[in-house]
Amino acid sequence: MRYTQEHKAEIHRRILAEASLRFRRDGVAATGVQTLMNALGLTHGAFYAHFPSKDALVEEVLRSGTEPLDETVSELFARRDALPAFIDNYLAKGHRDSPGTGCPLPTVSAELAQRGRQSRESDRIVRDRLQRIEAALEGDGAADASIALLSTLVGALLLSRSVADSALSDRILDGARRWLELRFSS
Amino acid sequence: MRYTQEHKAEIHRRILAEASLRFRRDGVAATGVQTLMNALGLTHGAFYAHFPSKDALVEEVLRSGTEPLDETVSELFARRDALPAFIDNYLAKGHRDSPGTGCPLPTVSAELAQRGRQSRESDRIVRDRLQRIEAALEGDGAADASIALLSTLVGALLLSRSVADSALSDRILDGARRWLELRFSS
DNA sequence: TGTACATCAGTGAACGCGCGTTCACTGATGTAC
DNA sequence: TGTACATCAGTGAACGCGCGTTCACTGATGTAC
Repeated sequence: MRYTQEHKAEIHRRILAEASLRFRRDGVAATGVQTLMNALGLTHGAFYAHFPSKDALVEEVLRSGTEPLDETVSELFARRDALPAFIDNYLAKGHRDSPGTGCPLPTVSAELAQRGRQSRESDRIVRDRLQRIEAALEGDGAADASIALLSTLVGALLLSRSVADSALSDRILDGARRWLELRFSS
Repeated sequence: MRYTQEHKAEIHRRILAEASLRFRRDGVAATGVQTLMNALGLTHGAFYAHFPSKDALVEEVLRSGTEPLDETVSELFARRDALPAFIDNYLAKGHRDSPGTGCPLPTVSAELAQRGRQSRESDRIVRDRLQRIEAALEGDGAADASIALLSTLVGALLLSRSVADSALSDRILDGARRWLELRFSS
């Protein structure tokens, strides 16, 4: 069957959205082209009418952004109390428990790095986050501080997801948040 | 051919050591049983004379420790200036560039977490590191501070490995180290 | 001490499985006449 | 306006590949007699 250009663009968008979710939630390697397309009610062959390869999809997912997270990040930094809210949101248990809608750094970027397949898009995301945080800090040593803050957030989220004991996991999130808010709030 | 008990124990030990290196350097999923055994001059079938499954090997690798890193950690914390040396070592470019002999938290534990296969052994490693750091800090709020410090180290190492631009990667390590040493040294 | 047998680490072919990708084909719809 | 043809998103079988695991077999060495 032949479809309209709008239809094709819509399917392309839905593949991106589903992949963006699954890459973060299940991992890039664990997300098969077949499973991905089946989740959209299509067969795997149709995938190649939209993307030349799985690698190209990975690249475009990182380039196109990670909704709805990016909007949340922008909203947070548009407010006066940007930084405390950002820290609070990042280290929330909801973020830990829903990697599929969360930050791609401790998920997709980390996985690509482990496989030695760094993407320039990770650089872009890191630079963007560092820039926003540095602007919110606006003081001497803000560059180093923004690096330390982003590192703490990413590290704490990763560690909280790595441990099996949920009490320890909670302690990691809460401990990191208390410590950061002591240093970076008001 | 039949071998002595010592021979079998030696092969077992060599499988563990090689797997420990490769799991951290290449990832658990990317380390095949065949490749692993071939690296030791053996065929893949022999693997099952030493371990019931690959999962069992992963578990034992985490349980048996990650040489030579654990010795370095112990040595560092036995010294007076434990913490600064620990931070310096952790955020060294050599650590970033040699994941195979480095900390398993941003590599093996992170990978298992992404696949939803948390191991109790990650908890043990996290608790051990937190305890050592907390003991070195010995003050009010040392519990939260140790969590924040470990998170920053793990996060900065992960981010530095995730970006393609080596200048940005260096900036992350250096920035995090400067910021941490300002707060945690003397 | 010499001989027969048991042991078992290691071999290598084979198992089913899921992966990413290719490709001949389908058929509804857009376009040209 | 009606008819013929071109387009191309989507189908589903098939490709080679590497995975973890199984298994009949080998053969050097330890043990029992």
